[in-house]
Amino acid sequence: MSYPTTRVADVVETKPRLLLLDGHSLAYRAFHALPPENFSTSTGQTTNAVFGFTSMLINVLRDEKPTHIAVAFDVSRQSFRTEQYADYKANRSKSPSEFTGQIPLVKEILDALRIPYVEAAGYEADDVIATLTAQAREAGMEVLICTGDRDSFQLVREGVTVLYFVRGVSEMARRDRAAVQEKFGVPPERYRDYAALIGDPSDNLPGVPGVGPKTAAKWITEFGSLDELVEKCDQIKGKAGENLRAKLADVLRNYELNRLVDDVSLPIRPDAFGWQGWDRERVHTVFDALEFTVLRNRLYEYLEAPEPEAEGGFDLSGEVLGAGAVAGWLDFHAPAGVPVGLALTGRFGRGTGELTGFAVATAEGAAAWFDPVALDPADEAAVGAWLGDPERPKVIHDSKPARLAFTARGWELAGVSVDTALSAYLARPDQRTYNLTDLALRYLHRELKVDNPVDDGQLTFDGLGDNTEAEQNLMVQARATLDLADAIAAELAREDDSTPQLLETVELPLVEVLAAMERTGIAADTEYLSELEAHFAAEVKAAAQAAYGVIGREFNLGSPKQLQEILFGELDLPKTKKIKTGYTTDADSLQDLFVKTQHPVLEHLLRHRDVAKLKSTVDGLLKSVSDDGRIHTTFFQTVAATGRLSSTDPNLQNVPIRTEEGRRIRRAFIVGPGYESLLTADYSQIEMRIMAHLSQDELLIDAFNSGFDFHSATASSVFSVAPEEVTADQRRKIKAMNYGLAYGLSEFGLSQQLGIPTAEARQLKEEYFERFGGVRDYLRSVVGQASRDGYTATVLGRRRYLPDLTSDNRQRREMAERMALNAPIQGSAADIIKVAMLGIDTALAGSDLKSRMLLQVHDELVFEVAPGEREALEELVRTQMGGAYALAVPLSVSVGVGRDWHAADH
DNA sequence: TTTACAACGTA
DNA sequence: CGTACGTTGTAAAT
Repeated sequence: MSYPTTRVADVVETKPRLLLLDGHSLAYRAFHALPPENFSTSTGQTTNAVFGFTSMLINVLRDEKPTHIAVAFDVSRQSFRTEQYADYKANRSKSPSEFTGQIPLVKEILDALRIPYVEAAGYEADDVIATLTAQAREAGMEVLICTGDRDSFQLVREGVTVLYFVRGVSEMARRDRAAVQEKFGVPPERYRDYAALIGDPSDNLPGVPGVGPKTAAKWITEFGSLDELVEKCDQIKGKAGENLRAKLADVLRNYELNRLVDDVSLPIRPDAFGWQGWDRERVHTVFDALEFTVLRNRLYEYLEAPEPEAEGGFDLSGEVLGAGAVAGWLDFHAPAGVPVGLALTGRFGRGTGELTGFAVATAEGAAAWFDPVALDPADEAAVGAWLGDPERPKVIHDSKPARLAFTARGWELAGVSVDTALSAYLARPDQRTYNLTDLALRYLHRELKVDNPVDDGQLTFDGLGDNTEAEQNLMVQARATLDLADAIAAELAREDDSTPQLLETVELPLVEVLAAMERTGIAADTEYLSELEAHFAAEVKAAAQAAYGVIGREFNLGSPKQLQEILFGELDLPKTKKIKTGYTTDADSLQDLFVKTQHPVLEHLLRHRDVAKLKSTVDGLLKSVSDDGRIHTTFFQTVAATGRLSSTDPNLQNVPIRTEEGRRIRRAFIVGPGYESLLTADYSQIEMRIMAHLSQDELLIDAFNSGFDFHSATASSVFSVAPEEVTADQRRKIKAMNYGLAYGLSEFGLSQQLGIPTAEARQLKEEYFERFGGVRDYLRSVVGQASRDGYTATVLGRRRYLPDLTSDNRQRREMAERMALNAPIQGSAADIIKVAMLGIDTALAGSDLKSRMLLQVHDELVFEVAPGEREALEELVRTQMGGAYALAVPLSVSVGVGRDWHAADH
């Protein structure tokens, strides 16, 4: 199942690896790199320095895998250096108490991790490290020094490497001998010479004026050492030479002070630093007290060996079952209460599926493969009975395609106890894919050979026919799925119970609801679509001809590159916003350009864009109509990091609605034969209602209860006028504000959107927050909480992990902050409509109604109404949607009915 | 043939 | 310098 590999560690001798950290320097760096307001516990303790230090420590442990480890601290500011030179570090302001107060916490962390720390009165941490380094080398150890202090570079040599934090807390540079030479132009043993010339402003050690890194390195290289340079300083010409001679005393003092003492008397020797791993109990206690959820999880990840074992490791006794053998196997190996892993090959999509291979595996190690199309009647019945029995648990990776395929051949599926794709998604919703192969590697540390992926959501084929290797692979997949279920459950068990709850009561039951919607599909008027296609095609042609007419020749209107050449080259129009490939030609910019220049080609370009987009949308829909005259989209449940669904092939969640021309496309979605109409039901302002709920802002809650239009009601508060007297412009501005809040909209963005100066946007925001202070407080607290815990949570406890909240990279951090603002709101809305869908499904099943749910578009549901059921359906839908979750404000639902989707919209 | 990007549709 | 998606077409990379 896997390729034999030789691990490096087996070949290379395992020299002890000592990691030495400069506790002060790293914590101090973290203190300045991380914003303190995002790092305080609920009791008010600031934790940014401890957090950053711990984060660095975990990363280094993960990456370097030391066998020995210790941390050095300064005892106080007093050292032999301050005695020799009273101004040493005199420029440093006293460390703020927010920082010094965190040092004991750092030590608590170290205690919990069973990492010793060392300090020596009268010496700095650097000296301690130098001493330990010397001793460790004698003992034959490899040494890694982790610090933010440059003086350590003098310690670098064969077997001694400095890991230097370049910026912030996540970027680390590895400086071995070659790297020091490369970076500074001198070898490490001459680093002191070099540093003495330059001086160190942070230690208040002035260097030679006019001598920077380049000159210093040049001199040292030329003369070989500082001694030689001093001796021959008369040979140096020019201003620099003069300065050197004038500052000789300073340079020699610097050289003396920057020497790290490597014979400090210490109570402990490096061989005592062998690391045995941490104290579980204490880690929990300390990390809990500091509210370091995310760091604890990272620690556990590290403990659980992130490297794959590169060994198949699935002990299976698998058999290929022929006709007549399946029933017996299932009876024996898969009785009630025994979970069985299940893996399939086949083709899935467009609301149906076709099986080509079927494998099952048990935890005991038994596995079987059979051909689902070559079963005898007894086996056929036995498989059907097993699949349909809720008492016989099945574990499947990505169960929706399975459901589609089973239904297509007359089997029901019940008793899915785990869908590992859903479990993995809820555990970490930001993953790019949830391939079984990837997950097996991540959770089981095992390589899975899958040449027939069943889980990428695309149409997949088993191209291997009855190749036995494919059969073997499928059995291994079935077993891996079973093991994966346990591994993910173990990870989830470290959190509270909300994720298992969400899985069991929402995501897992939703699978069949979505499968049913996909199977049903929505009827399409293909004749009408064809007419539309022809219409848009003509419009595209007309717009293109008009544009060619203005420019004087033909060109590719669909090519942003050619467009740029024409607009900004030939026509020399004003430049727009820069993008990677030059200047943008997006619709906003073309519109701006048109306002500025009135150039006639721009109108034709915009028109062309519009209709070309609409044409391609219609084309796509036409291509996706199935033989039954209906369009069967595929809903993905594990794609959107916030918890929303996504829709593909075709995407029915982005059918145009904003323009009249676009809306015509919605007329193509029609009620099918045997039904009387389409009904749409959508939540009004659900995101702002969630905002009101989460923030508990009383004025916002009042706005929803006032009975007035929501945006007018909020505008009336902000502008202190009666709701009826809110002007259209006031309402427009507050509406933009209301929507923007949930996205982390900046003042710039707001000004851009409203076409007002940034200052005015800022004022608008201030006035808004003055009234809705609860909203402001809530938004602030969300980011703070998420930074500390590492994740946001929705009303149902759906988590989204955002490690970038502590990134040193501003752009990444701010992006993560906006995600943190949005995720609870968008995600709670997703929770609520999912609950509503389940409620509707159950209620419909429990009634004698024949109407059915067809589509979900984030805050809207589309139904096909059976004859005579309009009222009953509306009542049912309103009840279920309105009652899906009790917010601090009512959930308002609006309903429309019509022969097509456009007519049903309201 | 695959990949990256720009652009644009929805909530 | 607004979150979350999927699809299209072009152009470059393979």
